[in-house]
Amino acid sequence: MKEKIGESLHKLMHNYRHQMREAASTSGIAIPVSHIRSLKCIKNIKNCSAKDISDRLSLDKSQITRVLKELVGAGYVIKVRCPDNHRSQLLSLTQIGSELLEKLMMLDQLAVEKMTKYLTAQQIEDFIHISEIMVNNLDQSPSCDKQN
Amino acid sequence: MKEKIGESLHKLMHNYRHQMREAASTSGIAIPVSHIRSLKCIKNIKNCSAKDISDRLSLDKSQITRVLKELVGAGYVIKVRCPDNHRSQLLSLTQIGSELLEKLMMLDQLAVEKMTKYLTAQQIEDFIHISEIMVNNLDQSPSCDKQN
DNA sequence: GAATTAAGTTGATATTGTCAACTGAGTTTG
DNA sequence: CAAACTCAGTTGACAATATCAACTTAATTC
Repeated sequence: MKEKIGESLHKLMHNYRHQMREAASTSGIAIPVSHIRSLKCIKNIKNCSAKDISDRLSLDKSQITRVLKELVGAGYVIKVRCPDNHRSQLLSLTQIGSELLEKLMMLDQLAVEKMTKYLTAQQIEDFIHISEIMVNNLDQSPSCDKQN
Repeated sequence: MKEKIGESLHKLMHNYRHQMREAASTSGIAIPVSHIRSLKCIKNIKNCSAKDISDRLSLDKSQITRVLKELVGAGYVIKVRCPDNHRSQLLSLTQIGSELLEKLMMLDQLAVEKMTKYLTAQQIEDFIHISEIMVNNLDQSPSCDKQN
């Protein structure tokens, strides 16, 4: 049984991403998933920096730099120098960035609704809980590479 | 609660793939995950063709073509024309292909063991079951694009 | 003030995913 | 039978995601 878990995850992930992409594009929005995830971070994290996004999403710093460059270029996000720490920079959504994210989050919600059809609230909660346990299990890497 | 599901999945997937890649590379094996998944298909599907892999993994045909080209080039897989249908071609593992897959599956098992630490058999089973329900929920695409 | 650390940037490259056009072999059908 | 069609696979092009290393600049530590 256990050995099916890998393939189940791959397939689920593939379908979920596909659903998101499709929902966005049929709504006339063309934006990669990583951009959406970054926007959410900026909304949810107080005084969000690039580092915060990279930590939260476990993505490479360089990837975030590039995502942000596009989001700033498209006018969805602005960077301001952090007054108390000039090494980092504060990110915030612009008006149109907020509006975009609002729409995207509605689409995400629809995708999740569709995905969780036939499932009870309890099952969903359990599923997320187990996911988090597994994430933690894998996070404790034997080599100490948690400090970047 | 529900809205956390997307991020949970992304993170879990990211960590799982990372674990696999790392395990393989520390064992001196350098091979992409998609190659491993394809090898498993060839082992598990009787008279496996490229199309079968593409269906099983929900991956694009072209991606499979390229994966197979590398696997054949590396001597892990051989293609033979299907005797009763010259449109398709049968795939099978070579000796070294089987040996490689054997090692990889052991590593995968270790990754799964690590990932499922602290979880009961029941929890794992539930998790997989719920994954499959979600995959199916998303599979029934509104537009009829299931026939390729 | 030199060495170190932290945040971010840039360049290079690998892997994964998607789409469209194409070939070549089989099937259908008028 | 021959044209039209279907199916499996291939190729090209490109977008998106991931990884790594070298680098800049600002802050901290010693």
